[in-house]
Amino acid sequence: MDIEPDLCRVEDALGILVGKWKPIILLYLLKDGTQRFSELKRSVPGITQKMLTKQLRELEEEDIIERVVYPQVPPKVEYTITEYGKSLSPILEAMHEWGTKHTLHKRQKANRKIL
Amino acid sequence: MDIEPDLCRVEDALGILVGKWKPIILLYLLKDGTQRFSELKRSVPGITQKMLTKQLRELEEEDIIERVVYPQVPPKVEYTITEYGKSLSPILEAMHEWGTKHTLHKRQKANRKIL
DNA sequence: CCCAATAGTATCTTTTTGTATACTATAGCA
DNA sequence: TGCTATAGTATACAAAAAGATACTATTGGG
Repeated sequence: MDIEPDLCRVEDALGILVGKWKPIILLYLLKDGTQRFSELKRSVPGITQKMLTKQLRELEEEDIIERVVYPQVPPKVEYTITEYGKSLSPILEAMHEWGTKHTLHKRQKANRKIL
Repeated sequence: MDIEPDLCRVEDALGILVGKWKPIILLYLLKDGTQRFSELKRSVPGITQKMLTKQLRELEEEDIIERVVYPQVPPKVEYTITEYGKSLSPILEAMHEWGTKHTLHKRQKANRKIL
């Protein structure tokens, strides 16, 4: 490790992943490719329209995803992860891997308390 | 990428890094080793005692850092990153690297707007 | 006796996030 | 004519995170 804390850019990456639902949204876009608004909404159960809209707008703002509007009625809007956005996937994967281990770690800790 | 969104553990890792100051605190502990409370406070300018305490407690709770109290007056408390905590450093590094590129990306985008 | 130093707590306020619910426009269809 | 579908907005509210500020205990030193 040789990150100078003063010059640290971790927060810049963190800021993009933080926000309820953002990782899940990205994973669906990475896994299933282009998705409509309504498809995402169905994929992420419990999310409200407002939240989905907000998270998508923020990801779009950072060029992580692309939004394409089809001028038709009823409306059709598609979201696709950009090439740039795909560069986040090693981070997502590393976090997922670590998170999996951590879940185990916590479970073992909880068991030790019981015994 | 092959993370099943439903089984996603990204949030578990994310939750540990999220919290204002946490990445910086970790970087200082990784860089300078064991640190006293007051040293950390001096290292992280702008942080309040309450925030520093809170972040440290949360990191301790997850076994990322260890807290050692010396029973003396004035008090002395040392914080050290655990071996387990060190396993986060690849993630920190990946984020820092991505964040550095992203900062550049945003700068270039801003410049395009001006020209 | 009084002060500085350390590692905190305790309160209160502000800001940021997230939730719930209702509302909109309009083409196609029965 | 009224209903459905889609991708949102608008508004109000609740909860969580962060910030500002004041307070505490104790002891060695002057």
